Amino acid sequence: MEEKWQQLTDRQRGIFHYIREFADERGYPPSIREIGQAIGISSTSVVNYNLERLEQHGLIERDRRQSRGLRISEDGAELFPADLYDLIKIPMLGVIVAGEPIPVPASDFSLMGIEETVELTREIVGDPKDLYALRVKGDSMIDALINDGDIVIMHHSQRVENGQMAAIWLPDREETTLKRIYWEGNRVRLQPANPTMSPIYIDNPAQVEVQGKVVMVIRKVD
Amino acid sequence: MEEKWQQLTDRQRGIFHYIREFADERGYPPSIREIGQAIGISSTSVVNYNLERLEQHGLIERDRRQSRGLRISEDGAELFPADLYDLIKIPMLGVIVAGEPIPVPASDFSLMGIEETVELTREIVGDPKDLYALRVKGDSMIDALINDGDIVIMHHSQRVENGQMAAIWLPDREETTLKRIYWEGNRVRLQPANPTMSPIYIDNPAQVEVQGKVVMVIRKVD
DNA sequence: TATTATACCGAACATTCGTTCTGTGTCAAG
DNA sequence: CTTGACACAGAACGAATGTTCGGTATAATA
Repeated sequence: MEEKWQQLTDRQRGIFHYIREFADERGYPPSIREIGQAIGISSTSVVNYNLERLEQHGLIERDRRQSRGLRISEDGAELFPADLYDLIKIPMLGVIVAGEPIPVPASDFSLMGIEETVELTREIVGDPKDLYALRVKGDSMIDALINDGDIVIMHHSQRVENGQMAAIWLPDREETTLKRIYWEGNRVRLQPANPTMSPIYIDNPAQVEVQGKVVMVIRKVD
Repeated sequence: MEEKWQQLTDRQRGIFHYIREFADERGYPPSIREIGQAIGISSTSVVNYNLERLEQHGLIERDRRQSRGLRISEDGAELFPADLYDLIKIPMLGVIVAGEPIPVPASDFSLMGIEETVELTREIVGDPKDLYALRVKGDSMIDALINDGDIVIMHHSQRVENGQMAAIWLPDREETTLKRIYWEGNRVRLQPANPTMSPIYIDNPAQVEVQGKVVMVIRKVD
């Protein structure tokens, strides 16, 4: 999808963005002349020409001979989903098991090639940047109040502030845990979310690998 | 909001629905003549007249002198949110505490007068009918893997199938719990979600009041 | 060099579209 | 009975809109 975007001229990109913003604000698409005036094109035929290009690339769809017979296609909408809707697609990158390291998200994070996603609203997710989802497998994280089958929304960040819940890989134990982490001088305290359980103390901070921050836990019952 | 809907004529309701469906399908609003043809009105002025009524009631907004200068207003969109978007508004009806009964959802369930809502996608919520949300207060439900501050999505249903997780009010203990419920002959087994914990047995089924079915648990961390 | 594809301009044209105006019929209030 | 508000019909008008056509400039290609 992104290759298509690269092939466009600046004008075509501008027109595409203008259509999106116009339709978002006003509830209906712009006319050819409105596009021309906004982009700075005097001739309606040139706008029409570029709209045909956008249509050929599959970014928009047109109903000819209908005024404002224009819409952003599904492909076009997915190019910048956060702008248009309040819906965030979070890629489901795999499962999280106690005995295995957490799959590291790809750096470019382009949603390409990922079949499964979790859609949440921006309202409850907040900033959607660098988020990914993992499905919990096994009962080993009950001390974090997380059960088999739960979905954990993670934020891919190396630094975790004191007291935040993080996914932690302990190399010497070969174990992944979800715990609140506290840096206490030269030792690390890993506090279970369950207040009735006791913390773990790691004396060598090098033995703690933070894999990401836990942002949300979702459990579907039945 | 609903009163306004009652005040409309059948034609105006039909026009409103037609605009919604047309815009949803085609990506742009219908023209006056298209509306007329669909509803069965020969005169454009009559369509225009009814559009003015819809505008006066705040269900649509218009940009005069612009072709297809029409949009469903926010009020209008909220009248049938499930049709248009994949977004479900779930009313937050209150808090759930161990020592108090669960607030009973209003029977008409019209979202009116409820300030706070949780918005989720239909994808993860499924059928949005009779759903409501409660905020968990206190640590008393840790045995259900539910923590202070979690949000529980409930389904308002009297009957709960065997093995489903439900919110249960125990009159003799004056206590609310979230447990999987099993009807075993003439006694009831309440099984904590935490598999390491033991079930509770209630010998008198009349001592069990099912308040609703737990559909989902959401935990926002930090 | 000639050719082709791409991107663009300006103007003319036909259609679509919203508006306006003159009426008609109904029904409840005065 | 008259009046006025409401819902509607048909026709005409002008503005908004999409389409088409002839023409220009540039760059890559044969």
